[in-house]
Amino acid sequence: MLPASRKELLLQRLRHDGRIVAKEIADELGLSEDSIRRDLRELDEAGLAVRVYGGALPASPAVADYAARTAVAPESKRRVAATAAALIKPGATVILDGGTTTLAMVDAIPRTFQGTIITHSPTVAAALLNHEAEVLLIGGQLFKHSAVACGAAAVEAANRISADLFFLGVTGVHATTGLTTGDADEAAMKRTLASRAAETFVLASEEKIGAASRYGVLPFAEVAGIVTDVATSDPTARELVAAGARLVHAQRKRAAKA
Amino acid sequence: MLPASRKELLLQRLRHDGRIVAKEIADELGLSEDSIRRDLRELDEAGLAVRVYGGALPASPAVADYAARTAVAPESKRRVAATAAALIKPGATVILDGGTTTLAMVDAIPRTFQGTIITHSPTVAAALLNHEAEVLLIGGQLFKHSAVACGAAAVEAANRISADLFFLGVTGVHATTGLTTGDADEAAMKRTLASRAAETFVLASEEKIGAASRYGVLPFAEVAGIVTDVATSDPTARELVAAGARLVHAQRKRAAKA
DNA sequence: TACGCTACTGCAGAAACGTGCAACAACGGG
DNA sequence: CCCGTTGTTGCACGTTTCTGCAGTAGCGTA
Repeated sequence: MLPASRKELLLQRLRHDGRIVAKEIADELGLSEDSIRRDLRELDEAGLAVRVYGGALPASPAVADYAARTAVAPESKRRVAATAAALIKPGATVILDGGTTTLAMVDAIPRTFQGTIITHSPTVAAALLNHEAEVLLIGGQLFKHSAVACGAAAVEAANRISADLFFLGVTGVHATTGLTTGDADEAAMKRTLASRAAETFVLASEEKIGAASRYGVLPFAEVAGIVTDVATSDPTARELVAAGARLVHAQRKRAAKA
Repeated sequence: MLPASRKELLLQRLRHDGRIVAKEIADELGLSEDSIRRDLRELDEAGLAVRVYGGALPASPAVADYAARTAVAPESKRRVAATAAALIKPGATVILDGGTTTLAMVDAIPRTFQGTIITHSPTVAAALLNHEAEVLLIGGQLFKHSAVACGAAAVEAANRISADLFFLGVTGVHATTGLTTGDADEAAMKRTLASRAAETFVLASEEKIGAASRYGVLPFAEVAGIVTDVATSDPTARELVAAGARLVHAQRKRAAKA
Protein backbone atom coordinates (compact mmCIF):
# COMPACT_ATOMS: atom_id res chain seq x y z
CA MET A 1 0.00 0.00 0.00
CA LEU A 2 1.52 3.29 -1.14
CA PRO A 3 1.33 6.14 1.34
CA ALA A 4 -0.42 8.30 -1.24
CA SER A 5 -3.10 5.74 -2.03
CA ARG A 6 -3.52 5.13 1.67
CA LYS A 7 -4.65 8.71 2.13
CA GLU A 8 -7.01 8.22 -0.76
CA LEU A 9 -8.43 5.19 1.02
CA LEU A 10 -8.82 7.17 4.21
CA LEU A 11 -10.80 9.84 2.38
CA GLN A 12 -12.94 7.17 0.80
CA ARG A 13 -13.66 5.62 4.18
CA LEU A 14 -14.49 9.05 5.47
CA ARG A 15 -17.01 9.57 2.70
CA HIS A 16 -18.42 6.09 3.04
CA ASP A 17 -18.55 5.63 6.80
CA GLY A 18 -18.63 9.24 7.90
CA ARG A 19 -15.80 8.65 10.33
CA ILE A 20 -12.43 7.04 10.82
CA VAL A 21 -11.19 5.31 13.94
CA ALA A 22 -7.39 5.35 13.95
CA LYS A 23 -7.00 2.07 15.77
CA GLU A 24 -9.38 0.19 13.49
CA ILE A 25 -7.68 1.33 10.31
CA ALA A 26 -4.24 0.68 11.77
CA ASP A 27 -5.18 -2.92 12.57
CA GLU A 28 -6.81 -3.38 9.20
CA LEU A 29 -3.80 -2.13 7.25
CA GLY A 30 -1.25 -3.69 9.54
CA LEU A 31 0.35 -0.34 10.31
CA SER A 32 0.99 1.46 13.56
CA GLU A 33 -1.50 4.02 14.75
CA ASP A 34 1.26 6.59 14.45
CA SER A 35 1.30 6.39 10.68
CA ILE A 36 -2.46 6.66 10.48
CA ARG A 37 -2.41 9.61 12.80
CA ARG A 38 0.21 11.30 10.66
CA ASP A 39 -1.95 10.81 7.61
CA LEU A 40 -4.99 12.16 9.37
CA ARG A 41 -3.00 15.14 10.55
CA GLU A 42 -2.03 15.97 6.98
CA LEU A 43 -5.57 15.54 5.73
CA ASP A 44 -6.70 17.86 8.46
CA GLU A 45 -4.09 20.46 7.51
CA ALA A 46 -5.22 20.18 3.90
CA GLY A 47 -8.77 20.80 5.05
CA LEU A 48 -9.97 17.44 3.75
CA ALA A 49 -10.88 16.04 7.15
CA VAL A 50 -11.31 17.11 10.74
CA ARG A 51 -9.26 15.39 13.40
CA VAL A 52 -11.04 14.34 16.54
CA TYR A 53 -9.98 12.34 19.54
CA GLY A 54 -9.79 8.73 18.37
CA GLY A 55 -9.79 9.36 14.64
CA ALA A 56 -11.26 11.82 12.17
CA LEU A 57 -14.53 13.07 10.73
CA PRO A 58 -15.28 14.45 7.25
CA ALA A 59 -14.76 18.14 6.63
CA SER A 60 -17.84 20.02 5.49
CA PRO A 61 -18.46 19.19 1.82
CA ALA A 62 -17.95 22.76 0.59
CA VAL A 63 -14.62 23.07 2.33
CA ALA A 64 -13.50 19.67 1.13
CA ASP A 65 -14.33 20.53 -2.45
CA TYR A 66 -12.44 23.76 -2.29
CA ALA A 67 -9.47 22.22 -0.58
CA ALA A 68 -9.34 19.41 -3.09
CA ARG A 69 -9.43 21.92 -5.88
CA THR A 70 -6.68 24.16 -4.63
CA ALA A 71 -4.52 21.29 -3.43
CA VAL A 72 -4.12 20.04 -6.99
CA ALA A 73 -2.98 23.37 -8.40
CA PRO A 74 0.78 23.54 -8.42
CA GLU A 75 2.48 26.82 -9.12
CA SER A 76 3.01 26.29 -12.80
CA LYS A 77 -0.63 25.57 -13.52
CA ARG A 78 -1.68 28.56 -11.47
CA ARG A 79 0.65 30.89 -13.33
CA VAL A 80 -0.58 29.65 -16.69
CA ALA A 81 -4.19 29.84 -15.52
CA ALA A 82 -3.83 33.41 -14.29
CA THR A 83 -2.24 34.55 -17.55
CA ALA A 84 -4.93 32.84 -19.60
CA ALA A 85 -7.71 34.29 -17.46
CA ALA A 86 -6.33 37.76 -18.13
CA LEU A 87 -7.05 37.23 -21.83
CA ILE A 88 -10.80 37.16 -21.17
CA LYS A 89 -12.58 40.44 -21.91
CA PRO A 90 -15.61 41.49 -19.83
CA GLY A 91 -18.83 40.07 -21.20
CA ALA A 92 -17.09 37.56 -23.42
CA THR A 93 -18.30 34.05 -24.14
CA VAL A 94 -15.63 31.53 -23.27
CA ILE A 95 -15.30 27.79 -23.73
CA LEU A 96 -13.31 25.97 -21.07
CA ASP A 97 -11.85 22.55 -21.82
CA GLY A 98 -11.56 19.89 -19.11
CA GLY A 99 -8.43 19.15 -17.12
CA THR A 100 -6.59 20.36 -14.08
CA THR A 101 -5.22 23.51 -15.71
CA THR A 102 -8.63 24.74 -16.84
CA LEU A 103 -9.87 23.89 -13.35
CA ALA A 104 -7.19 26.20 -12.03
CA MET A 105 -8.51 28.85 -14.43
CA VAL A 106 -11.83 28.82 -12.60
CA ASP A 107 -10.05 30.16 -9.54
CA ALA A 108 -8.19 32.69 -11.68
CA ILE A 109 -11.37 34.09 -13.24
CA PRO A 110 -12.93 36.77 -11.01
CA ARG A 111 -16.14 35.61 -9.35
CA THR A 112 -17.79 38.75 -10.63
CA PHE A 113 -17.05 38.03 -14.30
CA GLN A 114 -20.32 38.69 -16.10
CA GLY A 115 -19.91 36.79 -19.35
CA THR A 116 -20.83 33.26 -20.39
CA ILE A 117 -18.72 30.20 -19.75
CA ILE A 118 -19.30 27.02 -21.71
CA THR A 119 -17.77 23.71 -20.70
CA HIS A 120 -18.11 20.00 -21.28
CA SER A 121 -16.43 19.17 -17.99
CA PRO A 122 -18.66 18.49 -14.97
CA THR A 123 -15.81 19.26 -12.59
CA VAL A 124 -15.23 22.66 -14.19
CA ALA A 125 -18.98 23.31 -14.12
CA ALA A 126 -19.18 22.36 -10.45
CA ALA A 127 -16.30 24.69 -9.65
CA LEU A 128 -18.11 27.53 -11.41
CA LEU A 129 -21.16 27.32 -9.15
CA ASN A 130 -19.90 30.19 -7.02
CA HIS A 131 -19.27 32.46 -9.99
CA GLU A 132 -21.74 35.00 -11.27
CA ALA A 133 -21.14 34.12 -14.90
CA GLU A 134 -23.76 32.24 -16.87
CA VAL A 135 -22.69 28.63 -17.30
CA LEU A 136 -23.64 26.36 -20.18
CA LEU A 137 -22.96 22.69 -19.74
CA ILE A 138 -22.36 20.52 -22.78
CA GLY A 139 -23.69 17.03 -22.19
CA GLY A 140 -22.72 13.70 -23.63
CA GLN A 141 -21.09 10.46 -22.69
CA LEU A 142 -18.71 11.02 -19.81
CA PHE A 143 -15.16 10.07 -20.60
CA LYS A 144 -13.90 9.06 -17.19
CA HIS A 145 -10.18 9.44 -17.61
CA SER A 146 -10.24 13.16 -18.24
CA ALA A 147 -13.69 13.86 -16.80
CA VAL A 148 -15.29 15.45 -19.85
CA ALA A 149 -18.33 14.79 -21.99
CA CYS A 150 -17.44 13.30 -25.37
CA GLY A 151 -19.07 11.39 -28.17
CA ALA A 152 -21.64 12.19 -30.83
CA ALA A 153 -24.12 13.88 -28.49
CA ALA A 154 -21.45 16.18 -27.11
CA VAL A 155 -20.22 17.11 -30.58
CA GLU A 156 -23.77 17.81 -31.67
CA ALA A 157 -24.43 20.01 -28.64
CA ALA A 158 -21.14 21.82 -29.18
CA ASN A 159 -22.06 22.56 -32.79
CA ARG A 160 -24.98 24.67 -31.63
CA ILE A 161 -22.89 27.14 -29.69
CA SER A 162 -20.43 29.89 -30.59
CA ALA A 163 -17.86 31.64 -28.46
CA ASP A 164 -15.13 34.27 -28.51
CA LEU A 165 -12.44 32.21 -26.86
CA PHE A 166 -11.64 28.55 -26.34
CA PHE A 167 -9.09 27.53 -23.73
CA LEU A 168 -7.73 24.19 -24.84
CA GLY A 169 -6.00 21.73 -22.55
CA VAL A 170 -3.65 19.16 -24.06
CA THR A 171 -1.23 16.60 -22.67
CA GLY A 172 1.61 17.35 -25.07
CA VAL A 173 3.06 20.36 -26.89
CA HIS A 174 5.89 19.29 -29.17
CA ALA A 175 7.70 21.00 -32.04
CA THR A 176 7.22 18.13 -34.48
CA THR A 177 4.13 16.25 -33.27
CA GLY A 178 2.25 19.45 -32.42
CA LEU A 179 -0.60 19.53 -29.93
CA THR A 180 -1.53 16.06 -28.75
CA THR A 181 -3.78 14.25 -26.27
CA GLY A 182 -4.27 10.69 -25.12
CA ASP A 183 -7.64 9.78 -26.59
CA ALA A 184 -8.98 9.94 -30.15
CA ASP A 185 -12.55 10.75 -29.20
CA GLU A 186 -11.37 13.46 -26.85
CA ALA A 187 -9.17 14.93 -29.59
CA ALA A 188 -12.17 15.12 -31.90
CA MET A 189 -14.18 16.88 -29.20
CA LYS A 190 -11.39 19.42 -28.73
CA ARG A 191 -11.32 20.08 -32.48
CA THR A 192 -15.07 20.63 -32.50
CA LEU A 193 -14.86 23.11 -29.64
CA ALA A 194 -11.98 24.93 -31.35
CA SER A 195 -14.12 25.29 -34.47
CA ARG A 196 -16.84 27.00 -32.44
CA ALA A 197 -14.62 29.76 -31.05
CA ALA A 198 -13.09 32.75 -32.83
CA GLU A 199 -9.77 32.19 -31.10
CA THR A 200 -8.22 29.19 -29.40
CA PHE A 201 -5.56 29.42 -26.71
CA VAL A 202 -3.68 26.38 -25.44
CA LEU A 203 -2.93 25.96 -21.74
CA ALA A 204 0.49 24.40 -21.37
CA SER A 205 1.98 24.19 -17.90
CA GLU A 206 5.64 23.26 -17.81
CA GLU A 207 5.26 19.48 -17.77
CA LYS A 208 3.42 19.60 -21.12
CA ILE A 209 6.12 21.44 -23.05
CA GLY A 210 8.22 19.08 -25.14
CA ALA A 211 5.91 16.14 -24.38
CA ALA A 212 3.84 14.21 -26.91
CA SER A 213 0.82 11.90 -26.76
CA ARG A 214 -0.80 9.50 -29.20
CA TYR A 215 -3.44 11.63 -30.92
CA GLY A 216 -3.02 14.98 -32.66
CA VAL A 217 -5.47 17.75 -31.90
CA LEU A 218 -4.66 20.83 -33.97
CA PRO A 219 -1.72 22.28 -35.91
CA PHE A 220 0.00 25.29 -34.40
CA ALA A 221 -1.37 27.48 -37.17
CA GLU A 222 -4.94 27.05 -35.93
CA VAL A 223 -4.39 28.26 -32.40
CA ALA A 224 -4.04 31.91 -31.51
CA GLY A 225 -1.46 31.24 -28.84
CA ILE A 226 0.03 28.80 -26.38
CA VAL A 227 0.03 30.05 -22.79
CA THR A 228 3.01 28.68 -20.94
CA ASP A 229 5.44 29.61 -18.20
CA VAL A 230 8.66 28.24 -19.65
CA ALA A 231 11.29 30.92 -20.21
CA THR A 232 11.58 32.59 -23.63
CA SER A 233 15.18 31.46 -23.67
CA ASP A 234 14.31 27.79 -23.12
CA PRO A 235 15.61 25.73 -26.07
CA THR A 236 12.36 23.75 -26.31
CA ALA A 237 10.44 27.01 -26.43
CA ARG A 238 12.66 28.22 -29.29
CA GLU A 239 11.95 25.00 -31.18
CA LEU A 240 8.23 25.55 -30.77
CA VAL A 241 8.47 29.12 -32.06
CA ALA A 242 10.52 27.88 -34.99
CA ALA A 243 7.75 25.35 -35.69
CA GLY A 244 5.23 28.17 -35.98
CA ALA A 245 3.80 28.28 -32.44
CA ARG A 246 2.92 31.63 -30.91
CA LEU A 247 3.84 31.57 -27.23
CA VAL A 248 2.18 33.68 -24.56
CA HIS A 249 4.54 33.79 -21.61
CA ALA A 250 3.19 33.72 -18.09
CA GLN A 251 4.97 35.80 -15.49
CA ARG A 252 7.33 33.38 -13.84
CA LYS A 253 7.86 35.70 -10.89
CA ARG A 254 6.07 34.83 -7.70
CA ALA A 255 2.33 34.84 -8.25
CA ALA A 256 -0.36 35.51 -5.66
CA LYS A 257 -0.56 33.12 -2.69
CA ALA A 258 -0.36 35.05 0.62
CA MET B 1 -18.48 5.78 19.01
CA LEU B 2 -16.06 8.68 18.82
CA PRO B 3 -16.50 11.35 21.49
CA ALA B 4 -16.84 13.99 18.77
CA SER B 5 -19.57 12.16 16.89
CA ARG B 6 -21.36 11.52 20.15
CA LYS B 7 -21.99 15.24 20.47
CA GLU B 8 -23.26 15.16 16.93
CA LEU B 9 -25.70 12.47 17.94
CA LEU B 10 -26.84 14.47 20.93
CA LEU B 11 -27.59 17.46 18.72
CA GLN B 12 -29.51 15.26 16.36
CA ARG B 13 -31.58 13.85 19.20
CA LEU B 14 -32.20 17.36 20.37
CA ARG B 15 -33.54 18.37 16.98
CA HIS B 16 -35.57 15.22 16.54
CA ASP B 17 -37.01 14.69 20.02
CA GLY B 18 -36.80 18.24 21.28
CA ARG B 19 -35.11 17.13 24.50
CA ILE B 20 -32.44 14.93 25.97
CA VAL B 21 -32.61 12.96 29.21
CA ALA B 22 -29.10 12.31 30.44
CA LYS B 23 -29.88 9.00 32.07
CA GLU B 24 -31.65 7.61 28.99
CA ILE B 25 -28.83 8.47 26.63
CA ALA B 26 -26.25 7.17 29.08
CA ASP B 27 -27.99 3.80 29.26
CA GLU B 28 -28.47 3.69 25.51
CA LEU B 29 -24.81 4.38 24.75
CA GLY B 30 -23.49 2.36 27.63
CA LEU B 31 -21.71 5.29 29.17
CA SER B 32 -21.90 6.90 32.58
CA GLU B 33 -24.15 9.86 33.09
CA ASP B 34 -21.06 11.87 33.91
CA SER B 35 -19.78 11.70 30.35
CA ILE B 36 -23.14 12.68 28.91
CA ARG B 37 -23.38 15.55 31.35
CA ARG B 38 -19.94 16.73 30.36
CA ASP B 39 -20.98 16.69 26.71
CA LEU B 40 -24.16 18.59 27.45
CA ARG B 41 -22.19 21.14 29.43
CA GLU B 42 -19.94 21.78 26.45
CA LEU B 43 -22.85 22.02 24.05
CA ASP B 44 -24.43 24.50 26.40
CA GLU B 45 -21.22 26.55 26.54
CA ALA B 46 -21.11 26.50 22.74
CA GLY B 47 -24.66 27.79 22.67
CA LEU B 48 -25.93 24.72 20.82
CA ALA B 49 -28.17 23.51 23.65
CA VAL B 50 -29.61 24.64 26.96
CA ARG B 51 -28.94 22.58 30.04
CA VAL B 52 -31.87 21.83 32.29
CA TYR B 53 -32.23 19.68 35.35
CA GLY B 54 -32.10 16.09 34.13
CA GLY B 55 -30.85 16.72 30.62
CA ALA B 56 -30.96 19.42 27.95
CA LEU B 57 -33.29 21.25 25.57
CA PRO B 58 -32.60 22.72 22.10
CA ALA B 59 -31.17 26.22 21.92
CA SER B 60 -33.25 28.93 20.26
CA PRO B 61 -34.43 27.89 16.76
CA ALA B 62 -32.09 30.28 14.96
CA VAL B 63 -29.08 28.83 16.71
CA ALA B 64 -30.34 25.32 16.24
CA ASP B 65 -30.72 25.98 12.53
CA TYR B 66 -27.18 27.19 12.30
CA ALA B 67 -25.90 24.19 14.18
CA ALA B 68 -27.92 21.88 11.98
CA ARG B 69 -26.51 23.48 8.85
CA THR B 70 -22.89 23.42 9.92
CA ALA B 71 -23.16 20.00 11.43
CA VAL B 72 -24.65 18.59 8.22
CA ALA B 73 -26.93 15.78 9.32
CA PRO B 74 -25.97 13.07 6.87
CA GLU B 75 -27.46 10.13 8.71
CA SER B 76 -30.95 10.53 7.35
CA LYS B 77 -29.77 11.22 3.81
CA ARG B 78 -27.45 8.25 3.97
CA ARG B 79 -30.19 5.90 5.09
CA VAL B 80 -32.48 7.10 2.34
CA ALA B 81 -29.69 6.95 -0.24
CA ALA B 82 -28.75 3.40 0.74
CA THR B 83 -32.34 2.21 0.53
CA ALA B 84 -32.82 3.88 -2.83
CA ALA B 85 -29.57 2.47 -4.20
CA ALA B 86 -30.78 -1.01 -3.27
CA LEU B 87 -33.66 -0.55 -5.74
CA ILE B 88 -31.25 -0.49 -8.67
CA LYS B 89 -30.95 -3.77 -10.53
CA PRO B 90 -27.66 -4.82 -12.13
CA GLY B 91 -27.29 -3.44 -15.64
CA ALA B 92 -30.12 -0.95 -15.24
CA THR B 93 -30.20 2.54 -16.70
CA VAL B 94 -30.78 5.09 -13.98
CA ILE B 95 -31.41 8.83 -13.99
CA LEU B 96 -30.08 10.71 -10.97
CA ASP B 97 -31.49 14.12 -10.12
CA GLY B 98 -29.32 16.83 -8.55
CA GLY B 99 -29.12 17.60 -4.85
CA THR B 100 -27.37 16.44 -1.74
CA THR B 101 -29.40 13.26 -1.30
CA THR B 102 -28.71 12.03 -4.82
CA LEU B 103 -25.08 12.93 -4.22
CA ALA B 104 -25.22 10.65 -1.20
CA MET B 105 -26.61 7.94 -3.50
CA VAL B 106 -23.40 7.99 -5.51
CA ASP B 107 -21.55 6.71 -2.46
CA ALA B 108 -24.28 4.18 -1.82
CA ILE B 109 -24.09 2.72 -5.33
CA PRO B 110 -21.35 0.08 -5.56
CA ARG B 111 -18.35 1.25 -7.57
CA THR B 112 -18.61 -1.91 -9.58
CA PHE B 113 -22.18 -1.27 -10.74
CA GLN B 114 -22.13 -1.98 -14.46
CA GLY B 115 -25.21 -0.13 -15.72
CA THR B 116 -25.72 3.37 -17.09
CA ILE B 117 -26.24 6.47 -14.98
CA ILE B 118 -27.72 9.61 -16.49
CA THR B 119 -27.62 12.95 -14.70
CA HIS B 120 -28.02 16.65 -15.35
CA SER B 121 -25.99 17.55 -12.28
CA PRO B 122 -22.28 18.25 -12.81
CA THR B 123 -21.57 17.55 -9.15
CA VAL B 124 -23.21 14.13 -9.35
CA ALA B 125 -21.34 13.46 -12.60
CA ALA B 126 -18.04 14.46 -11.01
CA ALA B 127 -18.72 12.17 -8.05
CA LEU B 128 -19.34 9.29 -10.46
CA LEU B 129 -15.90 9.51 -12.04
CA ASN B 130 -14.59 6.72 -9.84
CA HIS B 131 -17.43 4.38 -10.68
CA GLU B 132 -17.33 1.79 -13.40
CA ALA B 133 -20.79 2.61 -14.67
CA GLU B 134 -21.26 4.43 -17.95
CA VAL B 135 -22.22 8.04 -17.29
CA LEU B 136 -24.29 10.26 -19.57
CA LEU B 137 -24.29 13.94 -18.82
CA ILE B 138 -27.27 16.06 -19.80
CA GLY B 139 -26.15 19.54 -20.75
CA GLY B 140 -27.93 22.87 -20.69
CA GLN B 141 -27.93 26.12 -18.86
CA LEU B 142 -26.57 25.65 -15.36
CA PHE B 143 -28.99 26.62 -12.63
CA LYS B 144 -26.62 27.70 -9.90
CA HIS B 145 -28.80 27.36 -6.85
CA SER B 146 -29.27 23.64 -7.12
CA ALA B 147 -26.35 22.92 -9.43
CA VAL B 148 -28.21 21.25 -12.26
CA ALA B 149 -28.60 21.84 -15.99
CA CYS B 150 -32.01 23.28 -16.87
CA GLY B 151 -33.68 25.11 -19.70
CA ALA B 152 -34.74 24.24 -23.21
CA ALA B 153 -31.48 22.60 -24.23
CA ALA B 154 -31.53 20.35 -21.18
CA VAL B 155 -35.15 19.34 -21.77
CA GLU B 156 -34.36 18.60 -25.39
CA ALA B 157 -31.37 16.48 -24.46
CA ALA B 158 -33.39 14.66 -21.82
CA ASN B 159 -36.10 13.84 -24.36
CA ARG B 160 -33.64 11.76 -26.31
CA ILE B 161 -32.92 9.34 -23.52
CA SER B 162 -34.85 6.58 -21.77
CA ALA B 163 -34.23 4.89 -18.48
CA ASP B 164 -35.55 2.26 -16.09
CA LEU B 165 -35.47 4.37 -12.95
CA PHE B 166 -35.45 8.03 -12.05
CA PHE B 167 -34.44 9.11 -8.56
CA LEU B 168 -36.11 12.44 -7.96
CA GLY B 169 -35.01 14.95 -5.36
CA VAL B 170 -37.53 17.48 -4.07
CA THR B 171 -37.52 20.05 -1.29
CA GLY B 172 -41.00 19.27 0.01
CA VAL B 173 -43.26 16.22 0.40
CA HIS B 174 -46.64 17.26 1.73
CA ALA B 175 -50.00 15.48 1.87
CA THR B 176 -51.94 18.32 0.25
CA THR B 177 -49.39 20.23 -1.85
CA GLY B 178 -47.67 17.04 -3.02
CA LEU B 179 -44.09 16.99 -4.28
CA THR B 180 -42.65 20.49 -4.56
CA THR B 181 -39.43 22.33 -5.33
CA GLY B 182 -38.22 25.91 -5.21
CA ASP B 183 -37.88 26.79 -8.89
CA ALA B 184 -40.33 26.56 -11.79
CA ASP B 185 -37.77 25.75 -14.45
CA GLU B 186 -36.24 23.10 -12.25
CA ALA B 187 -39.68 21.59 -11.64
CA ALA B 188 -40.24 21.35 -15.39
CA MET B 189 -36.89 19.64 -15.81
CA LYS B 190 -37.79 17.12 -13.12
CA ARG B 191 -41.08 16.38 -14.89
CA THR B 192 -39.25 15.82 -18.14
CA LEU B 193 -36.84 13.39 -16.54
CA ALA B 194 -39.70 11.56 -14.84
CA SER B 195 -41.38 11.13 -18.22
CA ARG B 196 -38.27 9.45 -19.60
CA ALA B 197 -38.09 6.74 -16.95
CA ALA B 198 -40.32 3.72 -16.46
CA GLU B 199 -40.47 4.32 -12.72
CA THR B 200 -39.78 7.35 -10.57
CA PHE B 201 -38.74 7.18 -6.92
CA VAL B 202 -38.61 10.24 -4.70
CA LEU B 203 -35.76 10.70 -2.23
CA ALA B 204 -37.14 12.29 0.93
CA SER B 205 -34.87 12.55 3.92
CA GLU B 206 -36.57 13.46 7.15
CA GLU B 207 -36.45 17.25 6.81
CA LYS B 208 -38.43 17.07 3.55
CA ILE B 209 -41.41 15.21 4.98
CA GLY B 210 -44.28 17.53 5.76
CA ALA B 211 -42.53 20.49 4.09
CA ALA B 212 -43.74 22.36 1.01
CA SER B 213 -42.14 24.67 -1.56
CA ARG B 214 -43.50 27.02 -4.20
CA TYR B 215 -43.67 24.87 -7.33
CA GLY B 216 -45.35 21.52 -7.77
CA VAL B 217 -43.45 18.75 -9.51
CA LEU B 218 -45.61 15.65 -9.81
CA PRO B 219 -48.72 14.14 -8.21
CA PHE B 220 -48.19 11.17 -5.93
CA ALA B 221 -49.92 8.94 -8.47
CA GLU B 222 -47.10 9.38 -10.97
CA VAL B 223 -44.28 8.24 -8.75
CA ALA B 224 -43.63 4.59 -7.96
CA GLY B 225 -42.58 5.32 -4.40
CA ILE B 226 -41.20 7.80 -1.92
CA VAL B 227 -38.08 6.60 -0.16
CA THR B 228 -37.96 8.00 3.36
CA ASP B 229 -36.79 7.13 6.82
CA VAL B 230 -39.65 8.46 8.89
CA ALA B 231 -41.40 5.76 10.89
CA THR B 232 -44.47 4.04 9.47
CA SER B 233 -46.33 5.15 12.56
CA ASP B 234 -45.42 8.82 12.08
CA PRO B 235 -48.66 10.83 11.74
CA THR B 236 -47.29 12.82 8.79
CA ALA B 237 -46.41 9.56 7.10
CA ARG B 238 -49.97 8.32 7.62
CA GLU B 239 -51.33 11.49 6.03
CA LEU B 240 -49.10 10.95 3.01
CA VAL B 241 -50.28 7.39 2.61
CA ALA B 242 -53.88 8.56 2.93
CA ALA B 243 -53.15 11.08 0.16
CA GLY B 244 -52.11 8.25 -2.16
CA ALA B 245 -48.36 8.22 -1.66
CA ARG B 246 -46.52 4.90 -1.64
CA LEU B 247 -43.78 5.02 0.98
CA VAL B 248 -40.61 2.97 0.88
CA HIS B 249 -39.22 2.90 4.39
CA ALA B 250 -35.50 3.03 5.00
CA GLN B 251 -34.18 1.02 7.91
CA ARG B 252 -34.09 3.47 10.78
CA LYS B 253 -32.16 1.15 13.06
CA ARG B 254 -28.53 2.02 13.11
CA ALA B 255 -27.28 0.18 10.07
CA ALA B 256 -23.90 -1.44 9.50
CA LYS B 257 -20.99 -0.03 11.41
CA ALA B 258 -19.47 -2.70 13.63
C1' DT C 1 -37.82 19.67 56.71
C1' DA C 2 -36.67 15.28 54.72
C1' DC C 3 -35.81 12.39 51.07
C1' DG C 4 -34.45 11.12 46.40
C1' DC C 5 -32.48 12.44 42.39
C1' DT C 6 -29.25 15.27 39.82
C1' DA C 7 -25.06 18.10 39.40
C1' DC C 8 -20.34 19.46 40.25
C1' DT C 9 -15.47 18.64 41.85
C1' DG C 10 -11.44 16.13 42.37
C1' DC C 11 -9.04 12.09 41.37
C1' DA C 12 -7.04 8.11 39.11
C1' DG C 13 -6.60 4.74 35.40
C1' DA C 14 -6.75 4.02 30.56
C1' DA C 15 -6.44 5.42 26.05
C1' DA C 16 -4.93 8.59 22.62
C1' DC C 17 -1.79 12.16 21.33
C1' DG C 18 2.64 14.75 19.93
C1' DT C 19 7.52 14.82 19.59
C1' DG C 20 11.99 13.32 18.95
C1' DC C 21 14.77 9.63 17.42
C1' DA C 22 16.53 5.78 14.83
C1' DA C 23 16.07 2.26 11.27
C1' DC C 24 15.16 1.52 6.64
C1' DA C 25 14.15 2.01 1.67
C1' DA C 26 14.04 4.83 -2.52
C1' DC C 27 16.23 8.14 -5.19
C1' DG C 28 19.70 11.05 -7.46
C1' DG C 29 24.43 12.71 -8.11
C1' DG C 30 29.12 11.93 -8.37
C1' DC D 1 29.32 1.71 -7.25
C1' DC D 2 29.13 4.65 -3.21
C1' DC D 3 27.13 8.21 -0.59
C1' DG D 4 24.19 11.89 0.89
C1' DT D 5 19.35 13.19 0.81
C1' DT D 6 14.70 12.50 1.35
C1' DG D 7 10.61 10.25 2.86
C1' DT D 8 8.38 6.68 5.52
C1' DT D 9 7.76 3.95 9.48
C1' DG D 10 7.85 2.26 14.24
C1' DC D 11 9.18 3.01 19.00
C1' DA D 12 9.77 5.46 23.51
C1' DC D 13 8.67 9.10 26.26
C1' DG D 14 6.05 12.69 28.43
C1' DT D 15 1.58 15.09 27.87
C1' DT D 16 -3.23 15.58 27.07
C1' DT D 17 -7.86 13.85 26.86
C1' DC D 18 -11.49 10.88 28.10
C1' DT D 19 -13.96 8.28 31.39
C1' DG D 20 -15.87 6.43 35.67
C1' DC D 21 -16.00 6.64 40.65
C1' DA D 22 -16.52 8.73 45.19
C1' DG D 23 -17.77 12.47 47.85
C1' DT D 24 -20.25 16.62 48.43
C1' DA D 25 -23.44 20.22 47.18
C1' DG D 26 -27.72 21.60 44.94
C1' DC D 27 -32.41 21.01 43.24
C1' DG D 28 -37.40 19.30 43.45
C1' DT D 29 -41.17 17.46 45.72
C1' DA D 30 -43.81 15.64 49.39
